[in-house]
Amino acid sequence: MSAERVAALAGLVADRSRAAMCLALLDGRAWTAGELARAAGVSASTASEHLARLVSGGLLVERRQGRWRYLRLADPSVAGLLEALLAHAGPARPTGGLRASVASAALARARTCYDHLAGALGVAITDAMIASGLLDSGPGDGGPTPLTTPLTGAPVPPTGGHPTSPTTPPGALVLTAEGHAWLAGLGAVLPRDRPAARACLDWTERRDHLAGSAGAWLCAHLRERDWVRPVGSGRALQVTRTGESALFDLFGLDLGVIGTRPGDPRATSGAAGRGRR
DNA sequence: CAACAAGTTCGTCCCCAATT
DNA sequence: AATTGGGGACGAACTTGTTG
Repeated sequence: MSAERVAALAGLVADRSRAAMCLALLDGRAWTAGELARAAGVSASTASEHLARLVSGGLLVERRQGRWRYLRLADPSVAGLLEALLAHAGPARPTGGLRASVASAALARARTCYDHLAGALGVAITDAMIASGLLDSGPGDGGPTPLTTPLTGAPVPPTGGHPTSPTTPPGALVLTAEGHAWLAGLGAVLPRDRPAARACLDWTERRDHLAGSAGAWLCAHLRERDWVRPVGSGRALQVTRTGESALFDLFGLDLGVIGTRPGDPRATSGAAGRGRR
């Protein structure tokens, strides 16, 4: 019975401690049980019980190494599920003062979502790739609609002006032949056992960003080249100076306007799709 | 081999919602 | 209002692995 499976799955993340552990694992790294216990603010014994349920429920996988038990998200689709839940949960209200507010803003600008890029940067790169014909979004939009922003109730504008294909379903992302060639030209070798492109709903931008093996490769590529760097120990990323010019050359991204909200006058000066070729 | 650290199991308590 | 049951939390005791 699929309803029972959905209820069981939802029940797994319908607990504050288990949700905190899953969100911590969104950085794509493997965490020990003790680290996850501290992240969730519970004792080791409590964490052990929660983690056993998450593993048996298929959300997490574990690997024992010596006396350590390493846990990570079972696969990228779990990360997508969590990001989608975050998107529907609405923006967090920072309660920790200025420091928490700054951290929240950094997370919204650029971050990792499991193994790919997210936040305003991830969405801007996705938009640029669609505008350049490297990605094909479905007819009309790049994500589930209609969505509204919890802050204003205003509908989220669709990913406008993108070339669309009648063969690509709404809300899907497909790497075009040109996209495959472009990535190969950058040295990418994408694995065959995973979709090259997949749409992942961004919880801060309320729009899709690129996941799948192409998204993972791009994220790794940017990090290898030191175009983006982790900020602190969390998921937030910072674009380096060389990264700024590289992203402009690759995607035509002007980082001065990334992270602005739709409707913000600063967002109208062309954040995507200008200078790639 | 003892001391230590990480993780698990078990018993117990607490809270909350449903039932009587 | 009292009872019951489920779920989550914790501490103590234990197991397993590492280190000196």
